[in-house]
Amino acid sequence: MPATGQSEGRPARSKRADALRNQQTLLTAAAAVFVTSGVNAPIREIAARAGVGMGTIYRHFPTRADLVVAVYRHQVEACAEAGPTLLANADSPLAALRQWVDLFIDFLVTKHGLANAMQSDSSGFDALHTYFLDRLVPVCTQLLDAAVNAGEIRPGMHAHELMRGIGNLCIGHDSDPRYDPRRLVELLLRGLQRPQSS
Amino acid sequence: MPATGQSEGRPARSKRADALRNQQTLLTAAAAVFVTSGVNAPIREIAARAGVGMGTIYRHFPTRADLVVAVYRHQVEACAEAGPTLLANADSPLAALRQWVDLFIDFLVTKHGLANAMQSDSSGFDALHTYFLDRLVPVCTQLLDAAVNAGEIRPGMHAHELMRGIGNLCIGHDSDPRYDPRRLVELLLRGLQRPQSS
DNA sequence: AACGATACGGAGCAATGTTCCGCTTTGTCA
DNA sequence: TGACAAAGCGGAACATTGCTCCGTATCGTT
Repeated sequence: MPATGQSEGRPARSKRADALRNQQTLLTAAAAVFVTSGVNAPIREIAARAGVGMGTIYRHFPTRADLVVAVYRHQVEACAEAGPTLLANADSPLAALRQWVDLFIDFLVTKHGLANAMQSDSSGFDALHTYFLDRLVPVCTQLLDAAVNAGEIRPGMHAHELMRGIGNLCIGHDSDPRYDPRRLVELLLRGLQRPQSS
Repeated sequence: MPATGQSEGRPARSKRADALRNQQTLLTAAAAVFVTSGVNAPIREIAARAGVGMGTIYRHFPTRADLVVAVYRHQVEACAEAGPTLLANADSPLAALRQWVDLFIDFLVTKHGLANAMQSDSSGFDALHTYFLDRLVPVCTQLLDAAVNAGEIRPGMHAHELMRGIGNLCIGHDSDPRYDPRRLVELLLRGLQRPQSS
């Protein structure tokens, strides 16, 4: 047996348009549901949110882990792409940074859930984590630099450090309903601001 | 309101004998089931194994986490107490160490499961983890020292290091049925052995 | 022995996971 | 364009599991 299947140059007749659409819809819907109900949200709920049947989900993502991983990658991508856009449209670099961090926090919910969904397959998880850093650190750096150059925040904070800090603040997100990571992150950012000239 | 309830010096009429018995039975049964089916084993299964009804489990341990934590402490205790006993009864210190490590691995299944069951409450988990180290490192050290003194293994290995290594080998235990941590740990121990005088 | 407190068991209900198959949509080819 | 096969969809139906509730059994005390 030479090589593995799937080769055979054949285009394999690319997927149908509706299937592709559904896949996107599902990723978005799942991401949203994960934020509100955690990564263990009932499949039914995700299906309802996406407006599709459960069978559809199972066809695209046979396993919950599959779905979570897919959402994860999707989110990393979205987060990465959002950076420049926010920077271009926001009132100020700091405002852009704030908005980006907000997206980032949503994303962390998935990320942390992923760690559980993948409990054990640590090698696979590490791979995703590397991808995550490679992709997002530059974006975050760019936002930070812009804010520094605009004189809005003090220099010296590294993106990696900031992201790590935010990530840690978001641990334990669903154990205590009174624990609100966003509030704490807000404090963090405020602490980063350069003292206003009164 | 002075202090919190529960005080009132009263013995509060200690638990009934059968309740105590059942609690022990449950801890043992749950530990066994955790090893074979993981910490997410159906409550029914544990109840059946223990020969009690599900209601009994829920009365003693309202939450799955409660049960896992209880088993965890129970296991730490058992592991700690087993050390000296094994040392006294085994053919050689190294044999004792082997047997102890075997118990330890069983225990790790619970421990790793616990980390998930407690996902989020990291402070509570840290407390248990400290307890775990405080209690077991001395025992492991004693076993190691004995084997070193008997000339069976080479010196220089710290208990903490060994336990950590074994712990890491046991990660990913249930992702791949072909992955057998015990086999790898066995290799580790073999590597620790002092080369036999041929 | 009698009685109140405590604990037990497991049927039953609700929530969720997963499968399966008839129906719909899509893409292709004449 | 019309027809047809393949691909995909939806959601009912079944399977599994969590959790509660209450009649019954057991225990400890008087």
